[in-house]
This record gives sequence, structure tokens and C-alpha cells, in this order.
Amino acid sequence: MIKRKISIKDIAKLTNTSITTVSFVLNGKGRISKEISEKILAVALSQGYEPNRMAVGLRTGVSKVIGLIVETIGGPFFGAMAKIIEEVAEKAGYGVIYCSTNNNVQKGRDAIKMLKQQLVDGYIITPVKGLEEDIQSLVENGKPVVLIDGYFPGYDIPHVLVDNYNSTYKAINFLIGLGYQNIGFVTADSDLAQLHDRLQGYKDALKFNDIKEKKKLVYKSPFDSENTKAIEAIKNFIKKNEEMDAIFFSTNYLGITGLQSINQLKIDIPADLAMISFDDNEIFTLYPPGITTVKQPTFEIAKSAIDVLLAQMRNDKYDISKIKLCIPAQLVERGSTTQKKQSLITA
Amino acid sequence: MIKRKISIKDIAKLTNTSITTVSFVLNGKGRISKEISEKILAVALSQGYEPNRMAVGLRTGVSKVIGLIVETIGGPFFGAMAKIIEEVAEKAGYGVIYCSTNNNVQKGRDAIKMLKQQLVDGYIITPVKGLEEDIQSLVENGKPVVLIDGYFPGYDIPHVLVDNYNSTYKAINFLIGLGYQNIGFVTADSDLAQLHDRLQGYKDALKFNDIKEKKKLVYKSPFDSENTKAIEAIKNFIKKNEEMDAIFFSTNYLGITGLQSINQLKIDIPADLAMISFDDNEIFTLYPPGITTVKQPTFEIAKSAIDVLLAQMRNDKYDISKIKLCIPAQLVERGSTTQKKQSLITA
DNA sequence: CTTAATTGATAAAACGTTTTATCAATTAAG
DNA sequence: CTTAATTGATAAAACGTTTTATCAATTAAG
Repeated sequence: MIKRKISIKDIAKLTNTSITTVSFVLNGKGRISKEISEKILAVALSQGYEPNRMAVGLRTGVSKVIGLIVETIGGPFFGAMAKIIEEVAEKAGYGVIYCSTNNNVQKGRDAIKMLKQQLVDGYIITPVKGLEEDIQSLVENGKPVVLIDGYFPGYDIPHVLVDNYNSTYKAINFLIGLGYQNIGFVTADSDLAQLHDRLQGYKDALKFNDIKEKKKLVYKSPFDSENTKAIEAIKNFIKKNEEMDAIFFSTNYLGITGLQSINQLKIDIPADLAMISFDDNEIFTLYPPGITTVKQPTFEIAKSAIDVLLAQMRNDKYDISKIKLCIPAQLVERGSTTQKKQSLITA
Repeated sequence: MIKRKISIKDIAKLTNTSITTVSFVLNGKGRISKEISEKILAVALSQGYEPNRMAVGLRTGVSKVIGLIVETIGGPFFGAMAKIIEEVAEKAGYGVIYCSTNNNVQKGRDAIKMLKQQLVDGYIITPVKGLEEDIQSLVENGKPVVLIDGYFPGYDIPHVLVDNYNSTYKAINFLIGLGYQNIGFVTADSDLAQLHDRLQGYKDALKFNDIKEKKKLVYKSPFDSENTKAIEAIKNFIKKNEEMDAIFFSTNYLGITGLQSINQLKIDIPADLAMISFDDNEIFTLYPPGITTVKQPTFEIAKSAIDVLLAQMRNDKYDISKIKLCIPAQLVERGSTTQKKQSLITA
């Protein structure tokens, strides 16, 4: 027995009123006597009335759905974000519809198109290089947009992300403070702004400590190489740099890959090589001796992103385009970064 | 400059036809001359026409959105599923809107209510005990539903999940084959059908090998206990069972927790204790010496679930309520399960 | 007592589609 | 040549809301 959902028209009939009156009462608009209001509310409640979102959407142009575009919905970082965004959105009466880009411009474009078609009210997007104009055009068409985990230098689009530059700077500075002098830096071969900022933090921390930057200590891993190849490449990088006493991985994924490389080379952490990875991960807690990480403030990023988006949707007058949040990361110290043992050959 | 989207009415005006004609052409219905058809299609394309989903939804009652309710959107297992479901759904022109239950009946109920409100066309749901009637009522109202990762014994609701019973049975049998005789079983204290099936697989494998089942070798971890407490509890369980030579963890989460317990007790895997965990996880690959796991066929489960759902949505006549897929898992052997060393005291 | 303002309610239009029923023009059948 | 069938096109209604304009009844003001 499939029962049709009750409509405002049915309520009007049941209460001998008009649909206008019902709509007014349900939305707290117009002037309706207390007596009639209460009658209508009682019937609406007892019949379990729920407005048809399609009809509301058609009439008002508001879908009560937020679009979330992330790199991979499966990844731990984005998963955690998605969870928080979903929670906050739900409280505000919004659903979340999502797509992933896999860091691919075309997939990103498709995702935006799809969300546009579903008429979402606002977007939270992990930017992919090449999507600048597509996103800018959303903003120009008055759609609320917030970028997370990255940004487009030169574009005036609200974003919220970790303070990539300073948190890397501090991590490198921390390694130097422990006595490490030849610090390797493994990053992805991509022109994402956030990765650029991390590299810059590394370089500036070296400079600040009067350590000469060496090209061979920086390795850029191809973006789409398969795991086994990436492991080999990092092994080679480590072998080529015998003097290297510490290594920094600029992403979660690279950190895990690097762990496998180090494992295969039977290098001891931290005696032979100290290590820090960007992005915390359960593996880094468990893997002996524990890997020090730059822990992204996932909760804060997600919370801020959805808050900024909801604020934009509530009030389209307020110029929010200048909202650019950089949230500091936390350095989580574990066994992989202990004071450097003095070399046997003292100076 | 915010430009309104073009509508079928605009196209009618531009081509000097009626909206009926335009609608017919765009949907391939009615009889319209080739000449007019082509004119309309050309204009629609050049103007970038896209039907307004709200209007279509209101008129047809089809939203082209699928609701996905998982335990935690952040978890690795569900993340991977979500990714696949999203991909397949998108190809079929569907968006995915999601919610998580955190294994909580009330949150599950809220999620269903929310999705109902958004008028989704179909549901993929990770069942939570207590949600039986809510889900059954969806089915009775003609909504396509597929359960994943679990099911409701006694209810006729399509579901697809791993073969919990047989895969556990085989894993335990495998341990016994390696010479282990005192096998501990750690599971969650929950009445989810899938956990019950795993426990049954354990018991039946013991029975098949004429090993007496001992109550004290089974530990049920409270469902919502915090991590540190859970670690301690498992430590106690291990200490209390000195004779235990192998241990099976019935969920991913418990496996990781158990790894921490074992780590803290400085017990050697597999010399002192062999180990298998249900659910594969990156940690189990990396953590020395590698942990043997019962790997869920994530891809197959997700693919089957979305396929079954789409099939239901395409054709509501076909009685699909009998679709109950049990997909075999794969035993991934790693260093944690080697042949048992003979005890020094030979019999 | 007359006029103006307020209160309480509603009719009707509109959002952008799909679909049924209708109809004129053309073609086929007898 | 007349009647029936087919072809090609459209008007109008409907989905379930929101919102504007309108209006009668009541109350307030002068």
C-alpha cells in the first residue's frame, strides 16, 4: 500500500482553509488568527506533513543541498572532512551531495556540471589546477563557494586551509634544532599552490638557519605513478643521498610510500634517518617507533569551511569573498625525531 | 552579471514552436518533423540548455538522487565503497547524497528522514539494529533499497555483503592447519547479524576440527568504549589466556586496537601469538611482520549494490526482493601467520 | 456618523517541466 | 469524390509550493 505524501492542499481541505493560509501558518508569514493557526499546525503534525522539496525548490530556487567536491572521497583526510561537513550541514537542514576529482581537471569539470544540474545551493571544493575559470564563473553567477585544502593564487575566492608554509617551516626548523643538517624533501610533482607553499617553507627554514639548499636533496615524485614504482624511486633518492640524515614527506600518501621504501632498505628510524610527514595518519601512530607528523587541523578546516559557506548562503549581501583562512597545524612529535646522535668523527 | 538558466519556454520562443514540441523533441517523444526537431536541438545545444531538475522532479516524482547511509563516511571501508558507488551512479546520471549513522539507531532514523525529505529515488543503507521497521516501510512504499555490509535476518530486503560465515570459518581453519590450537576470538559486543555470523564461523571451524570451544577464549569488546580502554581490555584478555597461541579480530577497528595491545605487551607476532584480522587495511600491510587479513571484496560489494539498486529503479515490476548476495572474501596471508613452531615439551 | 486604517483570509499567478487530449492538415482507402 | 486514418503540432492541466494583490470585515480616528 503506497500512500502518497500529504500536501498543503490536503491540509487546507482538512481544516476548511485555503492553501495560502496553510502556507502562511507553516512559514510563519502573513497574519492568521491564533485559532486557525493552531488548528492547521495540529493537523500538519498529526498527518506528518513535510514540504515537498522539489516544489519548494522550483518555486524558491533553493535546493537545500550543498555540493562537496573532494579529491578522493575514500581518503582518510577527506573522509574525516566529509563527516564533519555532513554533520554541520544536516543540522542546518542541508543535504550533502558529493563527487570526487581524483585530482583530474576533466573529472572536476564533470563534477561541477553535475552539481550545477542538481541545482545545489553552495559548493565546497578541493581545487584542482585548471579549474580556476570554472569555479570563478560559479562565483560570478552568485553561487556561494568555499575552497578547502588549497586555493588559487590571484583569484578572489574564499578558502580555508592549513597554514602550509609556516607549518612546514616550523617542522624543518624543529629538525635542525635537533641537530639534523642534511634534510631531504620529498614532494609531489604538481603545481598545486599548497605544495608549493610547503616547499617554500622548507627552503626558507634552511635559509634562516644558514644551511645551503641543495637541489639533490629535493625529490618530486610523479603524480600518477603506481605505488611500487614510487617506492623504488624514493629508495633510489635515499640511496643517492648518503649524507642525508633526515627526510620530510610533503603529503600523507608520500609519507606512507616513503615508509615502505625505508622499510625495504632496512634503514633505522631515527638512528640512520629522522623522518617527518605532512598529514597525520593512524599508520604513523602505530608504525614503530612512531612517525612525527604535521597534523592538519581537519576538524577546524571542515568546520570553518561549512560555516563560511552557510554564512554566505544566509546572507548574500555581505562581501565574504575576502575570507581566506589559514589554520595553523600541530607538530605531533613521535619516535622518528629524536636528538641527533653526534657523529663519531667529531669536528 | 547573473544570467538565468535557459528554459524550454525560451527555446520555444526562439524557434517559434510550443513548449510541448520542445519537450517532445528533447525527450524523443511524440511525432515532430525532422526539420523542426533539428532546429530545436540546435538551439538547445547552442544555448546550453539543461532541464531544471526541480521541475522535472516535481512533475515526474523522480529526483535522480540516490541516498547512501553508511556507518562512518570517514572510515576506510566505507570510503572506498562510497567512491565506487559515486562513480557508477554518476555514469547513470544520478547524484549521491549521503549520511552516516555511527551505528546509532536515532542517527539512522534521522538520516532516513532527511533523505526522504530530499525525495531520493533509492537507498543504499548499512543496516543498524533497530532500523528494521523504518527500512521495511521504505520498501513497502515502493522505494528501492539495498542493504550493504549487513542484513536483517527474517526480513525480505535485498542486500549484498561479504560471506561472513564462510570467510571466518576458512580463516580459523587455516590457523588450525598451521598448528594453532588455542585460538582467541575478539569481537564487538553488538547484535549485528554480520558479527554473529563471523562468531558462528569461528565456532563451527573449531567443531569441525574437534577442538573444544572455550568460553574464555572469546572476548566481546563494548561497542562504544574509548580507544585506551579498549586497548587495556584486550591486554587483559591476552594476559588471562596464557595458552592462547593465535588470535582473530572480527573487525578492522578491533584489529588495529589489538595491534596496539600486542605492541604494548611486547608480544612477538607470530612467534608468541599468530594473528588474523577481518577487513584489510593499509596498516596491516605495513605493520611488521605484516598482518594476515580476511579482505572484504569492497569493490564487488559496492558495484553489486549500486547495480542492484539501479536495476530496481529501472524496472519496478521485477521482483528483486529476493536478491541476497554473499560475496566470498579473500584470505591475504602475511607474516603474522606462519607454521606454528613445535612446543619444546613434546607430547 | 463617516472615513481611514487594520486585521484576517484568500484567489490567482508563477516556478519549469511532462503528458493528455484535441485539432487541423494531409494522406490513404474505398 | 467522400470518408477514414495518419501526421504533425499545440493548448491546457497538473505536480506542490510561495507570494502578490485583493477584498471583506472589523476597529480606530475624526
